[in-house]
Order: sequence, then structure tokens, then C-alpha cells
Amino acid sequence: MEERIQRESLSEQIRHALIQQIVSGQRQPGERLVEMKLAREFSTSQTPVREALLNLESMRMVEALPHRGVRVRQISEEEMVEAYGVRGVLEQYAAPAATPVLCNDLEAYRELANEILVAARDCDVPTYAQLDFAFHRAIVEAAGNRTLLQLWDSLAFEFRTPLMLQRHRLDLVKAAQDHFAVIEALVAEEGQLAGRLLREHCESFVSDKARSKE
Amino acid sequence: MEERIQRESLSEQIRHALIQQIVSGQRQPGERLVEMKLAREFSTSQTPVREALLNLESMRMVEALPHRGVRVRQISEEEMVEAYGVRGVLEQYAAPAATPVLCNDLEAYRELANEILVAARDCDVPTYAQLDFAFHRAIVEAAGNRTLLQLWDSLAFEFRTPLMLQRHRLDLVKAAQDHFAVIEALVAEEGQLAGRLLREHCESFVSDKARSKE
DNA sequence: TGTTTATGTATTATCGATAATGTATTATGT
DNA sequence: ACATAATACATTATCGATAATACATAAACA
Repeated sequence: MEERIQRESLSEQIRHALIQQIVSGQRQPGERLVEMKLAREFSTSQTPVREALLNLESMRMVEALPHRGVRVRQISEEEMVEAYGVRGVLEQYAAPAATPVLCNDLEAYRELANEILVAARDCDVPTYAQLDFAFHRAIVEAAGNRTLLQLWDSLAFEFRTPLMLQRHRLDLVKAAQDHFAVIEALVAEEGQLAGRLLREHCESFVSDKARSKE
Repeated sequence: MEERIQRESLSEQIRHALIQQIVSGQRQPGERLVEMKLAREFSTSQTPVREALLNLESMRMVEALPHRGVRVRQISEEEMVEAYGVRGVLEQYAAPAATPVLCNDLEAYRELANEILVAARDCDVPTYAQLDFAFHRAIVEAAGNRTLLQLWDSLAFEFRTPLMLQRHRLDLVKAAQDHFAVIEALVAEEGQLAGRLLREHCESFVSDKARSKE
């Protein structure tokens, strides 16, 4: 009967909108984010904008200097390498614990890997990034370690991967195929192997860039 | 000539004060943190308190439910195990990269390990926690991977360790001695070995608890 | 009596306004 | 002309007040 209930607070809505804008490239790195200006754009007061920005800062999507405002963070190539390196370690750690869990629903998981491959063949970068994110997150989630998951989430690959892919033209199909090898290892209940494959997969993601640069 | 410049904003001051209070046990897990009440205690308005709480939430020291306020988070034993597990993996990853850097200033580092041992013998838990924190953080910092360091920091061991030690009575002296083995590995430029030792050290921290429970 | 519907109350979420701060610009003295 | 001080401006940081929400309690109804 009543209007649709509003689940998200203003600051959350603004937060999501800003993430979207940054990920999509609509807000370029280095761009200033002035609180009142954003408030006018979103037709709110300064407060929820400020809260959204604080949150983006804690997830390091923006950087803030006291009394000098916030700007979209420039993510260096070096940091990308770091992030994917750490990611590899975390996923390697997750894999053995995740294996028995994922084995229960292997069909869906294999299907996901297929969809990734399709997106890769179509050069559909946004879809690829999104599905790849889901694939990897599923592993970390299946490990049943909430702290690990939280840490992995804090690396924010849902917005790093698109950035990565728009910076470097890497071989998506080749990367997509790695996922099948991981699944094979899961089938064989080879958690350690799956872990090693995942780590290599993550690291190749950034080291390939050297190859594609030439 | 003028008054001392105020480097910290109100929200930062409040943030630190709250962390201090929580770490010291002055605020027990589960305790509600009501914004206006805190504002009165700190003689400020609601706004900076709220910002401090948002920050504590993003570092998971407190948990917030929409429209229902914030309370000090109860950290389960399970989560402790998780956190120290992840910590082990991160430090193992850090060690090889950190080795050449730390070797430059090995004296200070050895001295730190000595101080830890002294604190352990004295059963001076706060000092032990603080120095142990410094020891481990130095390794992660020396690895020169800012992303890794940020992730490690987000696990907030400066407040987890004291909690851990007040929950379980573990053998501090034995734990303190582990550090010397790590240093030996560094001297020998054995980054891999140092990594393995660190990981085991972290994991023993939580598994020892079983022993001390009986 | 048990279940729903009002009302009250505590608290968060948001607002609009002000104070504090940093940067740019202009004025002042040498 | 050059350095330093004074002023203006843009923006963040903080305030006090209001709106929105969730929970508890009381009232109305079956």
C-alpha cells in the first residue's frame, strides 16, 4: 500500500553512486570531490555526503587531506601489483578450506566459469570483471573465514579489476581458461593445488601487463 | 606565541579515546555507544562522535545496526583464530621481501626482541603486547608493500593482542623466544624460513589456547 | 485472553547555519 | 622588485535543531 520502503540511507545511496561514478571512469583520478558541490548534485545536505566520503576513504578509493578536501585516488601500477600479489596469497590460503564446500555445488560453479569464458570471447569487459569477481569471491567465501573474506573484500576488486582491464589489454580468454584448471583441482579435492593455481592466476594478472605493454 | 596547535580533529580525538577505552576494557563488548551520550561526555556535538563511530565500524571495533545504534563488538574465539591465521599468511608473505631490509638494522631489531622477552618474564602484558605488535609490524612494513601493510593494520592487533592475552593465559616467555628464531633466519638471509617461523608463531598464538584451557 | 492498532519515547539520520582552516590575492614596507 | 603582512575567498569541521525510525507500552477490539 505504501511507497516502496527505503532500505538505503542517503549516505549509502551516495556512497554507491560515487563508487559507480569512479569505477565507470566518470570521475577521474585526482578529481576533487567537494562536499557541498556533491550535496547539491544529490540534493542533500553536506552531512550524508561527508559520511559517504569518509567511507570511501576508509576503503581507500579516495584520499583526504585535513581541511583540504577529498580527491579520487590515483592507483599506481605498483599498487596494482601489490594488491594482486596479496590477493593471490589470500586465495591460496582460502582454497584448501573452500574445496569441500564448493564441491557440493560444482555445477553452478562450472557454469560460472563458462560464462566468464563467453564474456572473455566477446571482449565484454564489464561482464568479465563482474563474473570473475564472483568466481573468486565464491572461493574466499566458501572458506568460511569471515575475517579473511572481509580482508579480501577490502581490496575492492570489483572496482580494481575494471580499472586494470581498461589500463592494460590483456588476454582475457587465456585468463578465463585458468578457472577451469582451478575447478579440476577442486573436483580432485586437491585444495593445495587449487590454491597454487589461484595464486599464479592472480599474479599473472599483473605480470602479463609487461607483455601487453610492448 | 600562540596556544599549541591542535593537530587532531575532534573526531580523531574521540576516535582515539574510544579505542583506548575499548582496548583497556573500560568499555565492555556489547555495551551500547549512544551518540549524544558520548557527545556529552566529550563535550562536543553529535557530529564528531558519529564520525568516530563510523570509523570504528569500518575497522570493525564496533558494530552498527541502522537506526539502532552502535555497540562494542564481541570478538568471538572463532574470529580470533581466523585473524591470527590470516596474520600468519600475511607475515609469511612479507618475510622474504622484508629480510634484506631488516638486515640493515639488525641490532635495533634484536634489542626489540630482548625487550619483549623481558616484558614476558615480568608478565607485563600491556608492554608485551605493544612491543610484540611493533616487532611484527616492522616485518610487514619492511616488505615495502603498502597494500599488504594496510591490510595487516586493518586486523588491528594493537587491540586484538591485549584482548587475546587477557582471555587466555598463555606462555609469554615461550612465545617471546620465537622471535629470536625469526631473527636468526633473517641473519642467514633465509626469508622463506623466517616466513614459515612467523606463520607458526602466529598460529601457535591461538592454538596454544587449547592447551591453556585445560 | 490474545491480537492488532495507537501513542510515547529514545535514538539515529539529516538538515541548515556557523566556526575554523587553508589558499589565493592584494596591500605594505624595504 | 621582493619579501612579508593583511584581506578575501573557498571549503572543511563542527554545531544545535529537526525529521525519521525502531522499540516499548498502552489502548482498542475480537
